[in-house]
Amino acid sequence: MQVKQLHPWPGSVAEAQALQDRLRGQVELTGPTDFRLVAGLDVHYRGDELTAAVVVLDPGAPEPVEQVVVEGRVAFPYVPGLFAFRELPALVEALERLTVTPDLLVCDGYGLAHPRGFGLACHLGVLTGVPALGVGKTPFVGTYETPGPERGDWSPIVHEGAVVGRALRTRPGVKPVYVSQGHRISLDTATGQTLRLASRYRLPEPIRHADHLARHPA
DNA sequence: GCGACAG
DNA sequence: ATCTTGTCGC
Repeated sequence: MQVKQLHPWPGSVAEAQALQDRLRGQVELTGPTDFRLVAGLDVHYRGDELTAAVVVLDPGAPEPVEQVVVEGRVAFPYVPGLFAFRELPALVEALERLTVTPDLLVCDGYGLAHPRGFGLACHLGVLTGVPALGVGKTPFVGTYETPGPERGDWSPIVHEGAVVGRALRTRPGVKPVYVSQGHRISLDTATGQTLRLASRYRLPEPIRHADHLARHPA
């Protein structure tokens, strides 16, 4: 698929933050409500080396539509809030190698629920123009009440007075996941898709597939 | 000022 | 993220 050219690479924390502040203005918080091809993205680390995996699913179909694995190196030190810069080059390359264009990107991490409102899911969404959402496994920014115990129960994540995401229970009695908008998607739709894609396990199927592929490359 | 902080 | 065993439960 076509991906916008990767911007000049930031050489410092300040440059990376400035880039996020600039790109944040391009995020759109509304978009389609139905999606056919859904891509899951994840990265596996081994020291400074990494493996990025993208798996495209057609929910309901027994087999993935397409899978891509890219080997690379960590592209930025780990700084909370700048996490995206570590794996962006490898993920972008993997997306470029796809022969199909997904209708939705399901990212492992956060989107709007981020210190500057521009997490990995926003970044990938803006670079591709494709609707994107982020699913985090642990809390990051903001405060929230523990959601009810049933699948589908959720509570808003509030950061600096604004709702930036939701703590969502995808499995009864299992700790929630943290959903936020990436690009071209509403919070209701992001929540609905996360729930739809995580019917059997806590995490959405596309992310589970990508995680497995990144750990055990074919 | 100090601690906490997606993966 | 990663270093790491067994164990409880569906």
